[in-house]
Amino acid sequence: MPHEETPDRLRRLPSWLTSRAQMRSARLVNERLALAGSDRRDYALLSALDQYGPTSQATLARRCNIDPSDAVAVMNDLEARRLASRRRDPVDRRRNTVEVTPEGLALLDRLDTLVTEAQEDYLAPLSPAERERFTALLAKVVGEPARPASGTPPPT
Amino acid sequence: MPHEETPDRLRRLPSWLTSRAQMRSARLVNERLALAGSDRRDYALLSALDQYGPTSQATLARRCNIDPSDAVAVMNDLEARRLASRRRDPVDRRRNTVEVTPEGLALLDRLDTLVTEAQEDYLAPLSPAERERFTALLAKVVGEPARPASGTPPPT
DNA sequence: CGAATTTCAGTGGAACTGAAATTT
DNA sequence: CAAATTTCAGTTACACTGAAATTC
Repeated sequence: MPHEETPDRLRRLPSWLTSRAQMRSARLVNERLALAGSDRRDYALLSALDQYGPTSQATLARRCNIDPSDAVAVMNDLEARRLASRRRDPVDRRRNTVEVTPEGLALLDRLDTLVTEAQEDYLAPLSPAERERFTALLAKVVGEPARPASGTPPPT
Repeated sequence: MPHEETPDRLRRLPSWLTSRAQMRSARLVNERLALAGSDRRDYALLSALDQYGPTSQATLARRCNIDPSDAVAVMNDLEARRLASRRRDPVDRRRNTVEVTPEGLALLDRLDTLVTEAQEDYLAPLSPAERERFTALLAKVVGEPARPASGTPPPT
């Protein structure tokens, strides 16, 4: 018997299942990203830098839902690995303007592949249609607009 | 602007969304359970004890997906609060037979209510039909059989 | 013997808190 | 002055590892 029976109370409890799902997906993603010496926060920060260009560290953290205090350490690491650079913003000298380097972009490409593979593993139990549906429902639960909003912002 | 824009790479990434969902649900559940001086692991253990009756600590931990080492501390706490009792199993003296007390059952009732309320909050963005679908998909992703297995009885 | 159980001691990633220094 | 930014120091919740002692 490989598995013990999960109590009924937990087996159908959304928050419990979400927690299990998170452990599973985090493990799969981390394992993959570790192959490139990176982790989920590296990926998030590089993604934001790639998409939006040079940004202050605080906005960067806000976009990636990382605590600004934690962003410091992640950025220290990215900078030490020459994947991003920081310089004082001359117009507002409280800010660090953060920029991704070519090496950072190259790594991001690699991480994209690894992350995609991890999603495959993660969603393996689901059919393609179910994956779509699952992702959409997750987005709705966490309040991410499912479709890129072009016109009107989603109602609060 | 209340929110910063999430990078596209993350906005539709199942593992990312799952992580966000988990943080949200864990926060909601913990806040509620804290009102009764408890947490998610207390709830899990009490649930298992209620459903399956006296069990060894190891099986208990396995059922709740808690590390056996961690179960020690949780059980110490439950026992100190008179919510469960431990005694050496006479037939296999390696084992602790764990049993829930009447106080434990009473608390479990209370926690049921709190947990249910937290699920309401958690799933508030979804319609009833979507909640069903979401829960079913989560269960499938983490490999929990959606329907209760009728065939083999649970081992001790 | 090997394997399971309980326990303890410690590690590690990650979210978070509080506060200081700087600048706007 | 109030607010924002960066940084550091510390805490907490939680999964996990390693190892010891006991027992089967």
